[in-house]
Amino acid sequence: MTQATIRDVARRAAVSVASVSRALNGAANVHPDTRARVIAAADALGYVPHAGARSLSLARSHAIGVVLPDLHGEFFSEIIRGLDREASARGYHLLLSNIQDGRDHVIQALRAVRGRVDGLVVMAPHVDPAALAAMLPGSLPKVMINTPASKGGSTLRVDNRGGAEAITRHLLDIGRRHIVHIAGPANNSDARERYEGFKAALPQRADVHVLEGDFTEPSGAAAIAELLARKVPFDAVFAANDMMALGALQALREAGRRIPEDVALAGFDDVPLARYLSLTTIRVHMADIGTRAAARLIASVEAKDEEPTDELIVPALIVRGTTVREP
Amino acid sequence: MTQATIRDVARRAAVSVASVSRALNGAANVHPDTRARVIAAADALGYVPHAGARSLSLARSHAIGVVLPDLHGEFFSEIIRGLDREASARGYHLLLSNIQDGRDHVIQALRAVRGRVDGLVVMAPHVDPAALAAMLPGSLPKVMINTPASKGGSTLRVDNRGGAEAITRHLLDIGRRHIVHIAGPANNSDARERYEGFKAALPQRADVHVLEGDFTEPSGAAAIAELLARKVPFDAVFAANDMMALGALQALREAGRRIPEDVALAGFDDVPLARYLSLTTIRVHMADIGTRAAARLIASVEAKDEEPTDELIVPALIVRGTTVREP
DNA sequence: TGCCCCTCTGTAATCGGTTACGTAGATCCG
DNA sequence: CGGATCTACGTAACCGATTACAGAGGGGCA
Repeated sequence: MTQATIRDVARRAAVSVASVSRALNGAANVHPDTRARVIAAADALGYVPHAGARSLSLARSHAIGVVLPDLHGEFFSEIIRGLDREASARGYHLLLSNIQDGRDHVIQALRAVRGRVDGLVVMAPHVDPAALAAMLPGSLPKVMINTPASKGGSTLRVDNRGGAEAITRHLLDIGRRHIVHIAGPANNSDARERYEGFKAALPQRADVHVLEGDFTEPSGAAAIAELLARKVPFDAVFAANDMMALGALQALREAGRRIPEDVALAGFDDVPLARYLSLTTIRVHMADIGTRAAARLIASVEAKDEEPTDELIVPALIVRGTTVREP
Repeated sequence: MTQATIRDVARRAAVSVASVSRALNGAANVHPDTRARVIAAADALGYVPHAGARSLSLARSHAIGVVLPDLHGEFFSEIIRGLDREASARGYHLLLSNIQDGRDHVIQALRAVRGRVDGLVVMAPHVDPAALAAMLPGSLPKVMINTPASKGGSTLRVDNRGGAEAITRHLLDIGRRHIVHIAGPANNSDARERYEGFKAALPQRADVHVLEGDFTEPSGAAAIAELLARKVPFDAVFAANDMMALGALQALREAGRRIPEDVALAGFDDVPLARYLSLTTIRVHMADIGTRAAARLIASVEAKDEEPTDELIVPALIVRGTTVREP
């Protein structure tokens, strides 16, 4: 049995489709008896309005598109959680559209959601800003998270630079002088900003070692392996994200280095794992960012005149056992 | 500037909308020159087809609805990750619709997606099976994960009972005799099945203590606090999920119990955290379940004649440091 | 030349809703 | 009692695509 349509309901209630629509959507000009008949007919037929058709004629879908690089890592799950929390509280749904590397996928992802969503949350720190700006639809409200391109959309950015400076200063404060940085991919804007913050916090003539990882745990371990192989002396490691820090942590322990006595270790993000493993880090609180992004987006969807806003989120330094021996 | 429609493209290319549609969708009967003109016009106008309108006339949305209890915990993130991976590989999108407790929310969530998705993945271990069956749309293909109600849909179930038996036997094998179970909520079917497996593995006259938690970390800690307060003697704890096990782990350590010497501890799920904290558990591999669910659903969306299938996934026992001292 | 067939294109119906507009009937008022 | 006003409802256009059907034009063949 196929789903009943509004016309089926109209026929059964012996009224026009207009009256059904009015009755079911609570319009004022409907006689109580008519409304009752319509509701009875709808119930009897198990009528559920076709959301797709509805959004076509209303030009509103009550859905927001979420375009993320991929869904790996706790990082993105947290954003989605935050987005979903706010969206569903406000009666919106989330349409996920993840993108692999490569510009084509971004285009595909963006094309696929047109006419299905009322707005877009985009996070693509690894995509060239100019290219991204060119392919974003101009007509939809959007919120960009940690993504340089703005062009008429609101932005939400984490102060990566400031966070990296803070954590680097912390390492200096506890007396470390040979600090190694495990950076993220060079084409990732978060990675670049964190690297800049790191450099900015160091004294002029500090001796600096920087290795490039790819934000995954194994690449953190690999970086440590390389340092050890090259016999680079170091007493602190600042990894550009927590997952690489965790990889480094494992590798250091296996190499017999004591944490934090021999080597102090810090990450970035404060993924849920970090607390359990007592990792010093910068708390980014992605769920909160997701919540704010959704709130911001829905606000501009519902009030067309809203000005785009730019919000800079200053993350907090969380000192734990990998830099300071805990009580 | 509002988005161009197919009519705008048709006007600019001086052809009919039918030709535009044919040209852009690669139909056979289009003259090469016409196709070229249409593509040029579409590019010039930045035309992107309206997916909503498209799915209305095609009666296919290339989206699958995901109805989950809520998005808390790593557990659900993992499922979504798996779903998304498979779905996007096959050209589908995910529409998230999370549900709070209460039947009304389930109804709302299900109504909201009608006409927007080609199929449904439902996971609602806490909803009364009969009620759920009654409100599920009969017309859509669906896959239920760990959810009793079937009624024409495929199911994917984790062998909770078998897993719980295996882990309980493991605790017995390492010589523990005073095993405490921290159960999940009684209205949750996963929780009930795990509890049954636990009971089934125990010898007839074992002395059993069972406390009820709510699958959250604090409730695991609270359970331990209660046991200690009541001075119940125990040498092993089996928590119905990993998060409660982690809460228990913290509480036990704070109480000065050595793990695993004084108390062996086991969880269920193998969330990513478990490996880091060396928690013995049952690997459920939710991402894999998500992948299979999506694959199964898409198969039945694309071939209407598919028979529903029922798959039972047997999870593996993962022995780690909280039950057996590691090398 | 006449007829058929094939290729290409356009017209208009359709998907399932919403809603502007028009109208029938009741009520009110001078 | 006639006209204005209001309430309740139906007709049909519309949202933006797809596609069945029909028709125009050209080529091949008897």
